[in-house]
Amino acid sequence: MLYNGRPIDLTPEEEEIATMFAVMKDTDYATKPVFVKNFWEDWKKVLGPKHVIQKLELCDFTPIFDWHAAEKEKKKQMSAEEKKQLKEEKAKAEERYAWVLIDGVGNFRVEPPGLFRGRGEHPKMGKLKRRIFPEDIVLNIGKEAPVPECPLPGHKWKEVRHDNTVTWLAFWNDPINVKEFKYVFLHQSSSLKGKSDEEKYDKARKLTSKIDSIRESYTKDFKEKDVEARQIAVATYLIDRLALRAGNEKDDDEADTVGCCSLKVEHVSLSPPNSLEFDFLGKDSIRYQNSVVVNEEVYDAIHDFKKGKKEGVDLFDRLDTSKLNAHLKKYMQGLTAKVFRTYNASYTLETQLKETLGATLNEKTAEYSRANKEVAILCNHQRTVSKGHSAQMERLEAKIAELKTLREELATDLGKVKKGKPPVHSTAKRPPTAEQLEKKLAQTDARIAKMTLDLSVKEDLKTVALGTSKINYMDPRITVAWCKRHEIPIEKVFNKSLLAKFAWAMNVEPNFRFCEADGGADEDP
DNA sequence: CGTATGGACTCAGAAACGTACTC
DNA sequence: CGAGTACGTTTCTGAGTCCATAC
Repeated sequence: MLYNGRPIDLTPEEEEIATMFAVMKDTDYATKPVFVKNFWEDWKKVLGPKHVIQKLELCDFTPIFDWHAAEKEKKKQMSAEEKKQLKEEKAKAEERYAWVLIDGVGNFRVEPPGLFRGRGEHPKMGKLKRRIFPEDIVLNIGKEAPVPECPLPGHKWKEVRHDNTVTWLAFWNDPINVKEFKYVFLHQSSSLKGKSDEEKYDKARKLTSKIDSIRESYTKDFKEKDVEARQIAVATYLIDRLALRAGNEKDDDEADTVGCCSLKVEHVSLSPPNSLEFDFLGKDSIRYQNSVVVNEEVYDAIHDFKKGKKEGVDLFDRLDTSKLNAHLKKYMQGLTAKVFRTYNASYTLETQLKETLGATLNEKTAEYSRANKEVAILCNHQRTVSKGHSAQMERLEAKIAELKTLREELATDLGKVKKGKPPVHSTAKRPPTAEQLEKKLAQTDARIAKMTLDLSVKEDLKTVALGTSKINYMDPRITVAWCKRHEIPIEKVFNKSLLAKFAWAMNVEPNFRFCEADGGADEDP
């Protein structure tokens, strides 16, 4: 790289960190002052006080950036076979780390060093995430099991534990937040993971038989004189009807985001006569923006909770997640705020999914996506619009316009031919018959219809992420049963990973109903 | 009892990667 | 048939939830 216009030599360690920064030149992070400041502070520590480099502004990282771009290009230019071989070699070398006795391991690689990339306006963005060594790693293995050999010669594990009350296989302290841990867990397809997944959905399903009385109960409490009880009632309402998250307290060194209990007064505004306008940053700094017509008592309660409070003050000042969850436990064993999200997501999927007998396979899978979309909207699962979205839309529109012109030409020609006149638009030596033209016309109509539908679906889903709800919120048994009833191959809706993750749900009866809480619902709390 | 902290797990979107489709 | 692209899948790791325990 260049410093003050002149080439400069760095030690490998210094250069490694410079490279982390250099490659981010064209990203959003590079333009954020906090990111640049945090990076510079950490890099400076490595450079030391007497280093030639004293000012970040005088650094020119372009040579490193160009080198990296060239490396990337080289990799891209490799033939398919070379790539495949490289991948196989890597997989072979790693295979011994990817399994434990009973199942596969999810994340068996340690996180490599890099610059921390928080979501949203994270105060720690740009900080150096240091390299992890065996000395950082705590292993959890059977008492009699041989201790895995440390792969780095001359190093040793931090600790070896034998704790069979937890599922983690190893952990290390997160270098950015040393009080937090990074765990190595079993793979999603593991039967252990499947078991707890099934329990999660069973618990949510159990809500079916309780939900009416819970709603009745909190509705009654909207009028409570006791402020805490009233806040609990309104918060439960929001969590239930809007699928809000619980909203734990957050530290100042984290991104400023909220959930239900941590909503500030400015996040909800009143819009007469009875609408609430929500606007806040939730998990991952995803914006939640919604206008909801609520019942009068909720409207009045929010009005009261806001009264006399300045910006930045908690809307639910008498509440936190533990109080709320403690209250929910009175309704049902194990009931917490997040159970409502699972319940309402699964409920929505089941009620949205129409019994589309007689439809084509494509129509059926489209119906599934439509229901999936409703769930994603409920849970506010968003994605950023892809870079080329508008260009892609324009291309599709142009294509449709082209087909429409063709359609008109075919229609005129058909008219001519039917009257025994020569076609105007056909350039073929032998003029097409009326029959041929009719067939082509029908084909063109079908293509126009399909493309128009594709276009609207694409536009519709440009900011909606369907995957998260499918993986985490919708009881897979609803999907499996629906597919069985409609003779849809399950592979049409679940990919390989989901098939493995939901193995426990595959032999459900076709008449399974999430909302008919027969299975286990009557257990006493 | 309430509150703070530690700990372990689920949930989250972006980026990287692979593949099928289109022209 | 080859290149370019669009789209689905996998990987990555950050960001939540919630429980247990200590004071």
